[in-house]
Amino acid sequence: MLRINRETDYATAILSLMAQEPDECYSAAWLSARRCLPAPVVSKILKQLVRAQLLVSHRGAKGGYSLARPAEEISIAAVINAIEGPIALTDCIEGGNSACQYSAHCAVSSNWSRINDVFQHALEAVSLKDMSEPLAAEHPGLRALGERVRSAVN
Amino acid sequence: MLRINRETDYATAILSLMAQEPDECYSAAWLSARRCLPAPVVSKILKQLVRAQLLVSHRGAKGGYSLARPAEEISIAAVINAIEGPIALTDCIEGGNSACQYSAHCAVSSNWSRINDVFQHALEAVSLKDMSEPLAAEHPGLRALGERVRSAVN
DNA sequence: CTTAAACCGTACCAAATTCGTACGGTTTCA
DNA sequence: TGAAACCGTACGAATTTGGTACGGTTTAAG
Ligand code: FES
Ligand code: FES
Repeated sequence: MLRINRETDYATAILSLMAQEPDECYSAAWLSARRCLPAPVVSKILKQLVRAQLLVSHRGAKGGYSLARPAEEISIAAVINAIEGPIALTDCIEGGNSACQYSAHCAVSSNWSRINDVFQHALEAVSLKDMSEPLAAEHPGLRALGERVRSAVN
Repeated sequence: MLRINRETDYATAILSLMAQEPDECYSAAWLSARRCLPAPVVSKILKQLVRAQLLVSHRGAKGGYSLARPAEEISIAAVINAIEGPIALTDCIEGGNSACQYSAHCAVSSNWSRINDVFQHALEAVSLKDMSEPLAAEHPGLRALGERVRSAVN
């Protein structure tokens, strides 16, 4: 299915909400209520984002979380990294130099690795700000996409 | 981690081997030995690929599997589809019109959906042939991907 | 016509991962 | 001093993944 995990999806949803008023300080409880997500889950996610330095936390009463940087400077790739670790389509990519036991018989890993790189760069190019802006439904760039891919190949 | 599952990786490895002599008929046992993969697993994968009409099977003694189409006409997207079902980065994308319960409060799902489409098209642009050629020169379908994701989202 | 090589299909199991919960602690403001 | 908020670890149920088992069917060769 090639999917990101659910917490990552939640994380982007929460962050995109925070991006609308970037200087506000949001409590976990408020975010949870606003997004209709279970409070403990929201807390857990927020803590992970703090550890990854995408958010800063303010302790004590009237505390909460706020963005560590402007929304334009937080990429979706960074969010994925924070929640689920480095982007690695295959086991062998993650292994790094400790090559997989089959690498001697495997012609494809370098090609997967390349696809992986492209995905990574693509996700780095999408910021939280892009993500939080509620799309213009008829977007001209998207319509021509199919053809552009096709013609790029031959 | 954003990963494809292991069987899909195996599948591409097996298929790329078959693509080198496309008209040959390969037995599951031979492929398993050649790739150093457990035989039952290879069988299981091959059967899934037959069901998805990427391979044809020949029963009986001297039977085996061969590519249903030229390697140029089998995309990596098709392989992923065969093994793990449709490409769907998030739950909500898979759900289709039966929208997720949070969709009313969720600003990001349409943006994920758009990224999903771009990935899908990109993977459709990479053929088994590309994949089986070790260290293919810059693949044009991939090169421009980053830009495309970017322009699809804003 | 018999045998063996090969595919077919279902069902099962163990291990890993995911998703979410629980709970006791710490910091800060009012 | 107390309430509001964050902090951290640890746990557990449910699902998914990766792989096995086994009995059946088809076909070529001898
Ligand atoms: S399976 Fe590890 S290198 Fe391809
Ligand atoms: S979480 Fe379902 S629409 Fe975003």
